[in-house]
Amino acid sequence: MAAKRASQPRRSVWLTPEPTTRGRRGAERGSGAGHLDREKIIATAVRLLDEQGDAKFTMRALATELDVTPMSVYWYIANKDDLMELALDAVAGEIELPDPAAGRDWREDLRSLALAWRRTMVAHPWAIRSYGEYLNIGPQSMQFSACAQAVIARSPLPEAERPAALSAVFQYVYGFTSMESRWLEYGKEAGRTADEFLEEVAGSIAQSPEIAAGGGLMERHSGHSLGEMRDRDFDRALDWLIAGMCAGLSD
Amino acid sequence: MAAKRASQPRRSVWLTPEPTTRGRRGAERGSGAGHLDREKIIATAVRLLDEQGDAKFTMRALATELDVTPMSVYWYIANKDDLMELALDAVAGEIELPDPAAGRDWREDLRSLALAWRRTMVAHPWAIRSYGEYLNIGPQSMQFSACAQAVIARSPLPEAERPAALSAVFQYVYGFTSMESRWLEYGKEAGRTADEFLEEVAGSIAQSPEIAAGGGLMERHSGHSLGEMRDRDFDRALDWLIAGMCAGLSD
DNA sequence: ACCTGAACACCGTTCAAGT
DNA sequence: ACCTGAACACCGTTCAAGT
Repeated sequence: MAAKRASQPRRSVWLTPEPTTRGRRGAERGSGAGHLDREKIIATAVRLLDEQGDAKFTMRALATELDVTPMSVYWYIANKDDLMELALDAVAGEIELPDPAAGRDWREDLRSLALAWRRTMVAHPWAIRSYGEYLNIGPQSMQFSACAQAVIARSPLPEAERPAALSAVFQYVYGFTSMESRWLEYGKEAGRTADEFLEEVAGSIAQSPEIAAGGGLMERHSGHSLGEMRDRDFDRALDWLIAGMCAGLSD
Repeated sequence: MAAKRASQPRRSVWLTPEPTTRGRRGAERGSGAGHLDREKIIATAVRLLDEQGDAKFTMRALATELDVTPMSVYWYIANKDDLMELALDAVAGEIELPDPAAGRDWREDLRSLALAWRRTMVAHPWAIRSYGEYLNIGPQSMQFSACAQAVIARSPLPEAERPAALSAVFQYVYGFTSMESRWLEYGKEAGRTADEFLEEVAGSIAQSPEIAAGGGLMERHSGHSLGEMRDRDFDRALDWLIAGMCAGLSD
């Protein structure tokens, strides 16, 4: 992906003037099964990506699923990169946003925003990879980031610090979630649970002469599943970050 | 990449029993130019990846660069995934590790470790994408992580907390660096500096009706370049994280 | 032991043509 | 306006063959 053809650097779908004429009437025409339109294509793409992973997601497979020739899709969507951006924004719309009227503490809202983002990304592991590749400035992504900005605006942080604070939180969440998804996928590929797979890798590493069983990495489950520990670690690091950025503030 | 063929899930190179016989003598044979060996292939791969990006990096291009038929490479390396893992571990070897004998504060060493990691990844933008895909358990990567563990072991954190603390730091660094690399690459692809490109995107977004110029994202340069601000934000977030995890400790 | 040539089973996408 | 068919220019990789 990502502009094999170096001649003309690809612009984000969201920065491309809308092709107005193309595929704009699917909705009005009645959603009789056979008909193609942008939304149906995107929804199908998301479903296939979820079911089979991005490695197996091809324009040809998508067309087959839509009962159509590969090139039909191109009437509605310019190229695969655009489609990925569209699909990504679609799942961004699934992120549960906290109700601003609920009057909760901003820290709580920030944490639940982070958790909602993580949940959605883990539910669509291909999405986080795409998130790293594209600009993520579609309407749903922008709504999410507007919500995050509204939350941080309720913090006692000086206005000039807020963007950096928000970036820090979501860079962390992105990093955490990337790793988490990858382990889950590795496990799935290997036909094991993530726990089993981690255990297996740790075992192989322990035998290697390079690292003298340096401790760490593993051997820290005492009754809790890896999943529970992941959740706890996620929360803890968020607390650290938030506590750190609030240190020395009046509130 | 990543196991298109779902039949047999790929194992990491590092978990594969070494093929001992293959390509093991390049060094002894004298490094006369024409000869192929594992190390030469890896070094050339890294160079091509650096020069042209991973999108253009193909086994065929690599073979051409090595003045050889595409299939020659396969005598030494099983497949492209393995090669990527090998290349990734090679650049991991470039990360500057702090001298443990220097007697610096553990926080300082942790920060410089994070910065060194970030620098190396930004110098090889393809590497951070690979880092998200593979297991990263090669010898050089393990040496890095052993060093990080040694640093955190000098902290006053209780032993049980250390792995989580280390994870949190490097998850953040990974997230930060992913975004940073991506912006730099976007700028390069568009033939602009990262600053110009960000400016351009921000301009386009501001015009969109979706987001009512929510503020944030931009308009926060006061004499400093974006690069300087990035560096400062990176340091700040690390400080927050470290301060947060040390809060309530005796030291 | 090492390297080649030809081929296979794919990709995304262009382009001219159909209805 | 919408969809198709054939083709192009690629991929990674297998397999049998050369030296």
